[in-house]
Amino acid sequence: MGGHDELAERLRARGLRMTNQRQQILDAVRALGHATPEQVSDAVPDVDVTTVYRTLELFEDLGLVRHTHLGHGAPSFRPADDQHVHVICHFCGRVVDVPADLVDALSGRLLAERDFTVDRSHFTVFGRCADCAAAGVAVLHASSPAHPAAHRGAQPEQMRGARR
Amino acid sequence: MGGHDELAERLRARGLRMTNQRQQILDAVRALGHATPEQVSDAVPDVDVTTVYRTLELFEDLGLVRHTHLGHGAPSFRPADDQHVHVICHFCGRVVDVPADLVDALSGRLLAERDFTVDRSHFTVFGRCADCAAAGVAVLHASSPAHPAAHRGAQPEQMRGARR
DNA sequence: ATCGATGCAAAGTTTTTGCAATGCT
DNA sequence: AGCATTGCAAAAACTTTGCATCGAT
Repeated sequence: MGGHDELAERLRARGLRMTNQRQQILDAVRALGHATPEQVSDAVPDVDVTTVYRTLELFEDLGLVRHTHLGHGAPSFRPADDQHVHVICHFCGRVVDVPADLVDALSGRLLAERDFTVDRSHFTVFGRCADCAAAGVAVLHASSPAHPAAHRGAQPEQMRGARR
Repeated sequence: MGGHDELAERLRARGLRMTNQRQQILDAVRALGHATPEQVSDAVPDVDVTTVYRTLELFEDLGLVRHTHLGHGAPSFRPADDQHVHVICHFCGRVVDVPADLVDALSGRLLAERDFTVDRSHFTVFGRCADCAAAGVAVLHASSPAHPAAHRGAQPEQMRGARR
């Protein structure tokens, strides 16, 4: 997939420099598949968080990584060549990767009807996975929410302060 | 659409209270269609931001509003009965509402193939609109990005500090 | 009179910016 | 040596929490 020093090449082509930190960050994103800046930072303890932010942004400019919003607010970065669509369960937070051609039909319709070109690499679908459905988690569109607070505990979107 | 004091009802059913602020915030979300906490707050100057955050969360519990992530980090809230799918242009930031049945095909496939129930109300599609395509904004998957910095200026995802 | 809701102030998180020191090329 | 890159510190932006006061029921 990604060449050894494809990174070095792309950087030099722009008059930029190859560094240890950059290699580590790119490796981390590739190893993690998709990760928030914080997760990347955790994976690369020797590199300052600031550098992680700056580098992820740079990589996006270089076309090496792309980011998506996987619920909550934290953007999630992943290798640009990852041709998956993310399918996320609101309830258990599981992220499933589905082949990108899943969106081709929808993509075609939007292009035909609205002249809109869908960016497949920035695509996320939310919903409820089989397990959570089986577990009988509250239905999303309940007209009279039974245990609105109940399912909140399992909602990854709400896990803001649950880090350290 | 939404009944006059449907709000009061839902609140009382939970032992909660009807207030002026709550009515204003709900009205604002409905008027705006979709808005970030900040935008809601701007629309309701007499109400403290804290109350806006707390109330939006409450409304989501009550099933009155839903939120989605429209790029960047700020969540966007909108009436729960809004049956639209958001289609967003990365380049100009325009948000187009498309009938929710757009996702039915995709939704059906995920259900059949993965046993996954898509939440249509929490659905966002990113890409490039006709205008930006015509304007010749850099292509997303360019292998050798020509003006990577150029399109950044127009990218709403990057407009973090451009508020006041 | 209760007990929930609000506003204000303060703290917590996440992300950005400035600048001197460091290290590719 | 020259200039991009890094780390550290500080600032900025966004969201949450604590608490006394206010207000709906």
